[in-house]
Amino acid sequence: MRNIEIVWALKDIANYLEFKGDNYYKIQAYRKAARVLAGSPRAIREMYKDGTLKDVPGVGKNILSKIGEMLENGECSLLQRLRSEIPPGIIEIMQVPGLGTKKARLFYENLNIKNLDELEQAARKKQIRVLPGMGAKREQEILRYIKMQRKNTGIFLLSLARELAVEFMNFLEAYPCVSDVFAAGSVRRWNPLVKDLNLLVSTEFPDDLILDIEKHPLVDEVLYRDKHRLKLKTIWMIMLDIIIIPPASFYPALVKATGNEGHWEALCELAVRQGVFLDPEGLYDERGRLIPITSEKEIYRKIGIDYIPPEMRENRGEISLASSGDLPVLLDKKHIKGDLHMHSNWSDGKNSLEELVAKAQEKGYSYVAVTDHSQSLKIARGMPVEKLQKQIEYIEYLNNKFKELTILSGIEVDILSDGSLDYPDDVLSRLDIVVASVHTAFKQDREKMTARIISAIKNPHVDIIGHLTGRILGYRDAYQVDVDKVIEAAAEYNTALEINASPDRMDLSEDNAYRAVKHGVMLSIGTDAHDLRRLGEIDYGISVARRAWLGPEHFLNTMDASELLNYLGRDYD
DNA sequence: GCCGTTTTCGGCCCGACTGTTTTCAGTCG
Repeated sequence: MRNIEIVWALKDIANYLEFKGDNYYKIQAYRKAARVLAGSPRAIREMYKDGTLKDVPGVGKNILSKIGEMLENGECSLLQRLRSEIPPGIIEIMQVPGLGTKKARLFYENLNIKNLDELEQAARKKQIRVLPGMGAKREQEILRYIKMQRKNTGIFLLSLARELAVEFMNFLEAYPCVSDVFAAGSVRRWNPLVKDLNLLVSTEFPDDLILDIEKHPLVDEVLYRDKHRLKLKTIWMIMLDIIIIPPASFYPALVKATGNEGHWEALCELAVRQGVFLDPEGLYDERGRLIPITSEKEIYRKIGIDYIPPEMRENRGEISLASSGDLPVLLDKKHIKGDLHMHSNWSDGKNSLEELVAKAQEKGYSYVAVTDHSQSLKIARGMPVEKLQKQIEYIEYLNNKFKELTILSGIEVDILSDGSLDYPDDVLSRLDIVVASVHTAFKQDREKMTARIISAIKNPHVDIIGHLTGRILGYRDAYQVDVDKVIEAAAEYNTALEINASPDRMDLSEDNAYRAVKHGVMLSIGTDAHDLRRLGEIDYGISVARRAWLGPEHFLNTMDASELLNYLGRDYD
């Protein structure tokens, strides 16, 4: 079993126990273990084997033995029992925003509602509003959410698809007969949400390989099979399409499978104008002879244009730019000098400042901004002023100790519902960098929310607005906010907007990021990481920038520490 | 169920907001 499956199982146990009305702290213990393990950079299986799993905070004797059971038998008897006692659809009902255990039980006991379908029917028949504590408004909210869920059926977060891709790529690359494997399609273009995963495998010997792939433990069902293609349903519910390509036609096939349809068609037309012919099997000269191709770059060059990075292959004008040699230089990992949004165990993060710094150094950063939560966000252990002051002093101490990397004293300060900030100005002025974000009162109307955020933008101590729209992909829509007005204000007051790199946020969206830059707004990328593993999610933030055609000049993170502090109006010593 | 300037069981947990009420339970970040 992989980390993610163990984490899912622990969360499931917590959900079922919650529905049963079990002890609150027991439930929290399962949730905490799941959260900690989700952030683990190491394989749980390995830690179990070498005996270090018991040292993970939140993993005690009991949970350790449950995990052991899962690793050894592939399942956990407690979870199996819970699943047999409680209809699994109940858990989905508990996930509906505004509903929880109590409401799910209310529906189950009064109307025998066991899943979202039954809940939807009851809501349509106006049977929900008459239950105690419920009303017409709640009923509408339920229907709205179920509609959104239906729209998102079969759509997955890019991060999950990429994790699946890594599993199968590692598996396939271990075969000596396989010369290349690529994840293509929307996954390679870094679409934030994807429908399926296409893997292209280059090999001359597909037969045994196909039989072996079918036996992979993540495969749930074979939907289609022929000599060159395998369509699979995985146990993660993501559809996996494996296409076997002979090495000679691998790169044309990869180009075809990576770009969207419009991009491919435009390339084919362009090829004809250049006197060559492009199809998925190869590139041919005017006399129909196959031109040997050894890379994607070569294909683009042979049809007379510059190489187009996968993130741009959406047929949004990239081909004409590539024809005239005007493709922008895109932001790249190598440009990123630091991460500007992360949480430590001073608030709700899992790791100490020292651990974060060590990881950041490993990633080659020259600085990081530590931006823990501010005082009013109690659940996230938001820091009272005195604690913040201590953190500032401790960071100063660390900066003196570790000269190789600069730690910026930062904060993710709450924008309170009236637009004021969660610390007074004299406190904010002590910090190197201030990220201001909305974490409460999401349901304010558009006007109020917009004014609220703009008033934060106007505060001279605020450097960056964090996760501007609050969206959680596939779960929560953006709150009502006039993004254009916010962008205007950000430009006027020289406040940067964040691309929050968390794969379930990707907020700013690529469209908003593009618009902001066009209005002269600077951007930052922050992972919002709460543990070491998630520091790696900077890649998702970079992908938003690249899909928005943005280069290093638009980002705070590409400045070095002194340049950045100067830009932010802070002294550097 | 986990944890402990630990050894045995008590503490862990937070307050604003919402939609429902007409004083509050349930949900959420």
